Amino acid sequence: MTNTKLARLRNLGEVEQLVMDYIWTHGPSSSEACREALASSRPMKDSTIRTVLRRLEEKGYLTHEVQGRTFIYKASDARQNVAVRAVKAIIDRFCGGSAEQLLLGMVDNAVLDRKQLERLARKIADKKGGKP
Amino acid sequence: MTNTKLARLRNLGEVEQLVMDYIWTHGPSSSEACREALASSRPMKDSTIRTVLRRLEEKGYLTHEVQGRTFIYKASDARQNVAVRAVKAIIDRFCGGSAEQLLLGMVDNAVLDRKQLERLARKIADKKGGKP
DNA sequence: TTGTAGCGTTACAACGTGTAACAGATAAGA
DNA sequence: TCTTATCTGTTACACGTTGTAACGCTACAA
Repeated sequence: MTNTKLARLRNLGEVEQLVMDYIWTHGPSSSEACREALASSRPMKDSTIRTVLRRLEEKGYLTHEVQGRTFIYKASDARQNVAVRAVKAIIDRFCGGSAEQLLLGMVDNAVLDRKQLERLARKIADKKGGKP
Repeated sequence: MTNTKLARLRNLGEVEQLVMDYIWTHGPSSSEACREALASSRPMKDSTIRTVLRRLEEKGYLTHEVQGRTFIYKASDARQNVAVRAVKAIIDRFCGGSAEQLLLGMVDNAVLDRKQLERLARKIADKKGGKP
């Protein structure tokens, strides 16, 4: 069902996260594009960013295609899906697979605020009607 | 507001998770109690489990008090709160701090099912009334 | 033809995690 | 009191992950 690689996504390191954020935001990019974009906050040699990109691909976060002589890396999956899987992993580990307790905890901890909850409830209602 | 230590909780390793699960489930425990309980699935020398416990305390997951000569370790925070913080970290990292997108993603990915959503919606409604 | 842009390979240090030995202290029993 | 069984403190080490990078090879461009 779900990609085997993706099922075992490891956590991202700091730089890895930066790179993923860039690609998620800006779409398919070459290593040089990444390097230049991150240069101000995080200067890296070209071999460094390339190593990071290669490892992200090994981990299943990225794929690449060749354009001329250049590797263009793109995200294997949308940022949001990765987030959902990460949360799912937490649910499995901490909550025995059930999200309910966790969500109630989020409500209690004000991780979810009133407006969000209302909107979510509305979406839930839509879902209920839309996909019976 | 939130404990500084806890704010930077690292991920738990495999054994660390086992130990935390045991203590979360069984309450305050000595190293020997942990060792014996995990022995069948994960045999460890006593120095091993003690190292794990000490590190968990360093990480802020556990505290200990001395009973006689024995250290009794207990969880600093309930399992569920740790889960909520973990999810919050994901929200901050991937969703710019807003949980909404994530939750919608969870709905789309069937991480949340119909019944859970209904119950959650009801809880949300209660919350709305209870804490105006 | 020679420089250069871009990839492949290899390296290495710091850190995290699992695993454990050994030493020191102390309560309990002979 | 002397000995031993328990506990804790300290130190170590191997292996994987992550950040960082150098060097070298290939192919296109001037």
